[in-house]
Amino acid sequence: MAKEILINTRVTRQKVALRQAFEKVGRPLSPEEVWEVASKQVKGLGLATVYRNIKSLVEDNVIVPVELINEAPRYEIAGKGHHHHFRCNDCDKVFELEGCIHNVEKLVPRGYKVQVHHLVFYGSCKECNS
Amino acid sequence: MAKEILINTRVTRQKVALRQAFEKVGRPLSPEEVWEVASKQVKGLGLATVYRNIKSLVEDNVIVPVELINEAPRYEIAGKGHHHHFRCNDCDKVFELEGCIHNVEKLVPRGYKVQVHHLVFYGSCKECNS
DNA sequence: ATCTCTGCAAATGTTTTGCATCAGC
DNA sequence: GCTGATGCAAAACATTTGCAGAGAT
Repeated sequence: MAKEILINTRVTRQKVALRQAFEKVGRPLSPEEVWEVASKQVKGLGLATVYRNIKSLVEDNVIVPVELINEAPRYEIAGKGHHHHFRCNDCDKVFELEGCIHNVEKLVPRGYKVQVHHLVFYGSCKECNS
Repeated sequence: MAKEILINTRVTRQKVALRQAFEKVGRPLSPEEVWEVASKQVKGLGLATVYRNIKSLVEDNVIVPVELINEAPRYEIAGKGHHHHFRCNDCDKVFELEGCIHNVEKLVPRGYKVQVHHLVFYGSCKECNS
């Protein structure tokens, strides 16, 4: 059953500031990182509020968690279409890759229902490599 | 001698039990999960010991961390060859998938040197799905 | 006997929650 | 004015660390 009930949500300064922080910086940010950025706009912004709004923004699909291993969680603005990432082990930058592979889901046995998949490459980027 | 500094390590019941737990269960386990399994063999096993030994087993390349997004880490026995994972969003268990796709690396632009890649599927497993 | 490893408890770091108050609608 | 959202502090978790004593060699 999909939820049909409309839940009232309010547009608050802090939520706006957080969204803008993600948009402005343009790279995946940890909760504490957005907090620092958004705090410049909203004085006295509470960390708890950041966590609450991150959760809410993820549910609303405004931001998405980034698929990095064994690192503090990071989020980025959603709506960029299906894509994956390349992470440089030398300079620690994360790059977006376009497109995806056909038939990836063939790896999954019968009976398992796939909702999403994530693919990350780790290695050396163009600059660090040369 | 390759090793200049010889570090004494002892074969303890708890370390053996932990390794056997990973081998026996055969799917990625969180620290708490291994702890539950290994505790049956070693009564009174401390969680701190589990963490310490996980770290040591990772260094010895006996187990490897599994690539999950923004979650508590899980580990599995190393040396199984290249494979990927399926994570059930209902029961939170992680399963191993066999094989990989050809040409995955075609997604990566020229100039980038790939060392490894990780692919995870999220969805509903056979049991939760039926 | 030596010295590492263990279990416990306390410490740390991160995320969540309870509650009185503030502020969007 | 309702009532959801906020800020603060405390709570809840997950992981690490200090220490005295147990156990592997």
